[in-house]
Amino acid sequence: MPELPEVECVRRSVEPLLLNKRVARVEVRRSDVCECFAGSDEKIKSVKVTPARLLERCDITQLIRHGKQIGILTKQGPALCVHLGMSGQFADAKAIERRAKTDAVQGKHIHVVWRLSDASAVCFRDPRRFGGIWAYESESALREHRFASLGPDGLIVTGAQLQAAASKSHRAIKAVLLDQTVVAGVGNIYADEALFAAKVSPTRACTNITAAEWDTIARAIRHVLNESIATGGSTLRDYVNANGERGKNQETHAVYGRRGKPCVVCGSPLQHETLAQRTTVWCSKCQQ
DNA sequence: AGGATAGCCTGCGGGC
DNA sequence: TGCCCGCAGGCTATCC
Repeated sequence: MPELPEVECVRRSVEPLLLNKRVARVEVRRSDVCECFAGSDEKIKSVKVTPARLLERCDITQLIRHGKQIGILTKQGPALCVHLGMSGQFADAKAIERRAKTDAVQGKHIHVVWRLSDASAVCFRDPRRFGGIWAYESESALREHRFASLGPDGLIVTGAQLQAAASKSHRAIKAVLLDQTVVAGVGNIYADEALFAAKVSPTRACTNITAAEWDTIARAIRHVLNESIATGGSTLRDYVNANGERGKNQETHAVYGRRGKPCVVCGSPLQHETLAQRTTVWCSKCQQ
C-alpha cells in the first residue's frame, strides 16, 4: 500500500528510465484508469483519453512528487499525474515481466505502457484500480488540479502547520493524520508509526494536543517517512519499486501489523481498535 | 460546514 | 479440494 515513502522510492527508481527520454508510443489498454484534461488552471475540462494526451512524442524533463502523487513534466508542456492508489505499480516493463515468470498474476492488470525511444518501456499496473493517471496540458494545470488541495508534504511538514490546520478539530489525531488536506503522504502505516514515535495516543482529540506535541508529531512524521525511504519503503504484500525490488521498512515497524504483540519499548501487549475506518494499533502505556 | 460513512476493486488467507 | 467470507485501504461521493 504505497504511502509517501513507497511513492518516493518509485519516483527515484523510475527516474533513470524516463528522464531526458522521448515517449515514442503509448499503449492504453484500459482507458477508464486515465482521465485527460484540456485547458489550463481553473478552465480545465475533461476530454477523450488518447495516446497523444498521455505524453506520446513528448520529452520528459522532470519527475516530481507531492504526498502520494507523482508528476511527470515534459519539454513540450503536457504533464501527467500518476497515483498508485493501493495496489498500483509504475515500473520498468522488464521488471514486471521478470516477476510474471514466478507469479502468474503479475502479467495481468497492466493498463498503460509508455514505450520510449531507447526501446525501454515503463508500465502502469494496478489490480485494484484505486490508482489512476491524470493528464494535463501544463505543469501549472496539474499542480492546480491535483496538488493545490493537498497539505504540506510529509517530509517537510512542521508542527505549526499541523496545529494551524487541525488544532480546532474535534477529530481524533489519527483521523487527521490520514487527511491529505492536512498533511500529504501519510497513510495508515506511517500514521500509527509516527504516533508511536511521538508517544501520542491515536485516540486523542486534536483540541487537546499542545503546541509542543504538534512539534513532536511533525518531527515524528518526518522521521518515520525518511527512515522508510532509506530502507526502500514497506513491502507488506505487493509493493515493489520500479525495478521490482521489495522494501525492508516493514521489518522495523513498531506497531503497524503488530496488534496483541509486546510493545518494543515496554513489553505490554499492543492495543487495537478501528479508528477513522482503519485498523489502528498503539501502546496504551507508552502513548498518552 | 465539519465530520462520519459507504463504496469502489482484487487477491489472499482462514475456516469449514 | 473448494467455496465463502472478511480484510486490506486511498480517495470520492453522499449523507447527517
